[in-house]
This record gives sequence, structure tokens and C-alpha cells, in this order.
Amino acid sequence: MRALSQDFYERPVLDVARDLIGCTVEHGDAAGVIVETEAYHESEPACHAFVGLTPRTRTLFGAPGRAYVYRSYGIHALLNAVCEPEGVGAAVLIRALAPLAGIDAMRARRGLERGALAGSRSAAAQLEQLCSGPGKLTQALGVSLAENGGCLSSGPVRIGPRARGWRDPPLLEGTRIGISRAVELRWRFCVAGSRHVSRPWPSAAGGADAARR
DNA sequence: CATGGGATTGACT
DNA sequence: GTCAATCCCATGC
Repeated sequence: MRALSQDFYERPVLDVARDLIGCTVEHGDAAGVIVETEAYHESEPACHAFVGLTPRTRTLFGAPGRAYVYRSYGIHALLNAVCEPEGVGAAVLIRALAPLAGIDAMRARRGLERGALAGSRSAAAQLEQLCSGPGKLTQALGVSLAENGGCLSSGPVRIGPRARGWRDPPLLEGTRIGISRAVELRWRFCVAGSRHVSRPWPSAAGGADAARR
């Protein structure tokens, strides 16, 4: 897979968040198509970079096109792509994928081979929920905190351009999930109608749910 | 040095 | 719907 170059990321973070929809993320044998993103920028308080340059935010303020991986709720590793010129703290959170490759390995890492999670769901539902959240997709891909600061062009985590069939995905936008500040900003993007996105699922028809937000 | 709060998920009522 | 798990790190004393 040819990867996106640094100048793709060295742009306004909202543009990158939109343009990453439909792009491909791969780590080892596993890969998926990005179907949901959120933008974060140092100018608003939901962004970790809002507090300024600290050991935690060093990657965020660093060169664009690197991975910013941090631990959330003590449990999950969340994957971001650092954006904007070096010195500006901004990143796109990858929130959901449509699985493409390495699905058996992803299922194993997610613990879906057995137990309650596996048993009661259809195969289609399992595939839809394999990477339908920012913590789920890092677990499925095997991405850990060790990947923080890594280059997204040269790996180990790499992001490539939109593949055939994902050239012009229909986008929905809404407010970001799971934050307590700057909740009004509509900086969340996803593929309209995709069942691989995290909850709440935006209405595919652009109905009440999409209009409300 | 102690404390508190998450860019979440899965299990349970 | 509620809630615990679990840890990094920013903040304040």
C-alpha cells in the first residue's frame, strides 16, 4: 500500500478529518477503511493540546503525519493522526473502521472467538462491531502506546489513500462523542449509512437524528 | 507527593 | 438505563 505523505496532514485539521474518511489504516496483517473521525485542535478545550506543551502532548505539537496514541480510561489505546504544521497541537481521532484484512487476527485480539460476545451475534453483526469504536479498532489492529510518535507514512501503523469504491464517500457530520467541553462543535465525521461506525449511529437517511445534531 | 478526571467498553439491572 | 475496570498525567498542596 502506498501511504499518504506528510503534506496530507500538514493542513487544517477539519480538512484532514473529512479527507481521512475512506482511507485505509493498516498495522501488520490487519487493515480497515476509516469510516468515522473526529477533529481536535489546541484552540478548543476538548483537545489535550489545550493545556499547552507537556510530556503528554509532545507528540500532538510535533511533526504532522505521526501517530498520537494515548491511554483512555486507563484501559484503551486511542489512535490519532497528528495534523497542521509542527508547533500546532491538532489531531484527528480515528473512531471506527470497516474491516478489510486480517479479520481472523482482529477477531482473536478482540476476544470474539468465544464467549458471550461471539455466541449471540450474527456473523454480519460481529464484523460491524469488530472496529466500531476508537478503543475497539486499536485492540483489533494490535496498536498500543508503543506506536505513539510513529510515522504514519512509513509504519508500523500506516495510512493509505482512498481505495476504489471509497473515492467520494457520502459524509455526515455531528458533534463529538464522549467529551465534556466544546461539545457544540460539529467536528465528527462519518460515512452516511455505514453500519461500522460507533454509536450512536447517525441516520443513513439524514433523518431526525442527523438533523438534530 | 496525593488526588482526580477522562476522546471507552462490556456486563449487568 | 447504570456502573466498574484501570492508568497516565495534569494539577495542586
